[in-house]
Amino acid sequence: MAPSALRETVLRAAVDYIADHGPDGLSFRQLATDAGVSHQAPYHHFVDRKGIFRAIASEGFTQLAAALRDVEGETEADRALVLLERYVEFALDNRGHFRVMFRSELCVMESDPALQSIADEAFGALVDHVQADLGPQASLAEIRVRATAMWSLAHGLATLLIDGPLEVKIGEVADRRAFIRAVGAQMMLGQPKPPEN
Amino acid sequence: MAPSALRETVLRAAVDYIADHGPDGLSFRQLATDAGVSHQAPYHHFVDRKGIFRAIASEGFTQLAAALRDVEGETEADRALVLLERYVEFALDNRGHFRVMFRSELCVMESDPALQSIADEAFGALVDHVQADLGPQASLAEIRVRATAMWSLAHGLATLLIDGPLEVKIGEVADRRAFIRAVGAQMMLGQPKPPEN
DNA sequence: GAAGACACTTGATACTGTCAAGTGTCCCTC
DNA sequence: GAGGGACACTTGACAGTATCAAGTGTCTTC
Repeated sequence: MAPSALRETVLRAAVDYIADHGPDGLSFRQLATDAGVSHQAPYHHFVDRKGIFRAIASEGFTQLAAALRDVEGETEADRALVLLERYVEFALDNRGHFRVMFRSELCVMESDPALQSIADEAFGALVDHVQADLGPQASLAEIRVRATAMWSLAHGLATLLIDGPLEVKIGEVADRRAFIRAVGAQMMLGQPKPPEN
Repeated sequence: MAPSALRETVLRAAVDYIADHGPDGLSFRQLATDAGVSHQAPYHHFVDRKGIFRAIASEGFTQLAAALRDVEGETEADRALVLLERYVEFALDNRGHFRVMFRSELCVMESDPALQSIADEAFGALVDHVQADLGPQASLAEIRVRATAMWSLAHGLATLLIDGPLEVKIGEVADRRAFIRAVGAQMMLGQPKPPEN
């Protein structure tokens, strides 16, 4: 909680590393030597190896929740599209965080109520949107299904772009933003709306 | 390629381990001692640590491609739903494989043309379906957008169920299969169709 | 029966996370 | 201003890891 220069340095370096190489090869010791401190110094700020992943996930969910707030748009579909776009762009701009956030082996949500509540807040932003759009007469099951569908679409697109073979396949797409919106429109509006290029 | 008892034993053990604990802590040495051989024996079959991940991904994409073939259904929407269902069920039934297949740090597609072509075959099954349903007058852009949307929805749902916080959230859902179909119907048909429970 | 490929074993090295104990340095209290 | 402790580290040691490099047996083939 208390800000510390070393903690911040190490955290930044770790996020950068994960964004480039993934979390697997991340070395605590290397982070330490890069920061010019002894191999145990980072350990003091993040109890163990999992601690730094917990910190990264926490930071990520906080930022994601913020990114999904205050969505504006004329129609429900517009707002849903903005939500999708924000989600995917967050993932692309914060690969280091995103790669950690949804990896249950790295950050075990169940054992960390604080992290869980932050993650819930991000999901809550989505549920709120769905609830507002479906109206008060919507059943819980309806809301749950729609929220899951939207989340799945956004999450799938994001992960396929980051870790999957999709980036290569749609590499030729000139305007990525337009492509993301087209994919969203395809599903949210139930009718094709391909990009112009 | 040539079948080997040890290779098979180690591969099975690795897949099982990854399904339970994820790929990060997978120890080649532990696999070796578990199989009752020296620490270098598995290394002989999978050139290095990445080799076993490559093998797992290859196996996984082959099985996924097979699972997505020969989809039948009355309407286009039916077939799309079956496709979604098969994708998600493959992921849930083969967590060990699925966790590896879409992790670019573990198996680098670009450097392995063989693996890439197997993965392309799986994606091809999806594209074929979209192409057949949209008809011959469909543009490449249209096909690409629709295929990406379907893939994203399926992939997002699968990964959120496996590695994400979704399993906990929809834990109360009585019939998981019905829930998956409802999520698909929500998107594919553009209208809500919540499960009965 | 020699040659060589194959499936391993054995040994060593450098790296890793983590435990345990030390060192200095600040701040607060008596 | 002396003492005590919390804090931010350092130092040293240990077990476990992937990987390199060389060995050993066994089986097949010519």
